[in-house]
Amino acid sequence: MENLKRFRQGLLSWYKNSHREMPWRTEPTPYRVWISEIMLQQTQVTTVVAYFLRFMEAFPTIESLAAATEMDVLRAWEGLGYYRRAKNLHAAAKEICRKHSGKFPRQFDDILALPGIGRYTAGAISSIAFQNQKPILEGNTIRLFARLQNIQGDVSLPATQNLLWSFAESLVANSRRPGDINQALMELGNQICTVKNPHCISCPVIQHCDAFLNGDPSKLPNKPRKIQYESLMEAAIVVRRNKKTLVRLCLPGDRWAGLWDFPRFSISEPTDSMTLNRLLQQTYGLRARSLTPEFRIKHAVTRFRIELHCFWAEGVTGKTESKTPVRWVNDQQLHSLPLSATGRRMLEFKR
DNA sequence: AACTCGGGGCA
DNA sequence: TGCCCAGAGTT
Repeated sequence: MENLKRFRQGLLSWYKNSHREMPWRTEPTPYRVWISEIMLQQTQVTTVVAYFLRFMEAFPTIESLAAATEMDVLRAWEGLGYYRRAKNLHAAAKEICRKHSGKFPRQFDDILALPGIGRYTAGAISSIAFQNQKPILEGNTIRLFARLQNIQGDVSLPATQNLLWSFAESLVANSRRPGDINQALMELGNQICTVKNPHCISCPVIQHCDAFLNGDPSKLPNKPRKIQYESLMEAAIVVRRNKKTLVRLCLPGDRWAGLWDFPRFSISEPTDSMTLNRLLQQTYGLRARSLTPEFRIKHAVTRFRIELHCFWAEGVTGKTESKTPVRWVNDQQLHSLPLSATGRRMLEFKR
């Protein structure tokens, strides 16, 4: 117990001097903390900051978010990835207006019940915005705790997870500053207890670290994983006619569901314009006088590394027909539609 | 328990 | 090129 007190003290005094400034930290209202936590899921802080500021400007309150269209929310989210987060965020805002009179719920169980909020996020919001003594567990703290406790077991196993959650709970139990403790733990994991080459010499809780004293922190956590990438080739066409551009809606189940994209085809080898024109004809009922290969974009999504061959179509004729939803949009509409990140990048390349 | 969902940072 | 990032929801 005396040990715990020293741990917290060392942690918090380090945090006080070493934490990074973040917009949601300067004004941690429940709404702002909520938005930040959703954006931060599987996404680095530096990436989130700009999105957060823009999002707060577009949707300053829960009510304004609930009143927006899903398309506008997705447009604000464009480029962040994991677009289901934006849809759940939107749904949760509506739910808060309906069930909680537009006021973000204070009870942990009510927070946890909102779509897109799991145990981590509920704990983070609860502790940071409401000073409830709720634990958190995520990438940084899993690594930190595995080292502090010298846990050898696979951290993805439920048994190990229970152990880690219990430890997380013990760190905030009966604390006056659970939110700061949780944020300090993550900050420590990010800055000091890093994946590679942890900076143990600068660690404020080194004397509490079982792995440092009796093992090897750099060998933890044990997380047997096997990401195998598959290489794909795709062709995308920007089809213009009468100053309008053809876009299609990505359907539930395929990539970027709910976002808009340009006509896109899976190809097995670099494609000539004739083959591509045939695909364009078959799928959209259109033919192009010329299909010009403009550039190639390499990008990775989840398990796939994709080489995207981008084409521009000119002299387009035919009647638009498609089994999936398509629209011809002018440039202003194109700007306001949520596109995939690579879709948006294609437009910038052309410019 | 395994899969899916984006995109970018970093060694 | 592989691993990771303030995970959640579905199968």
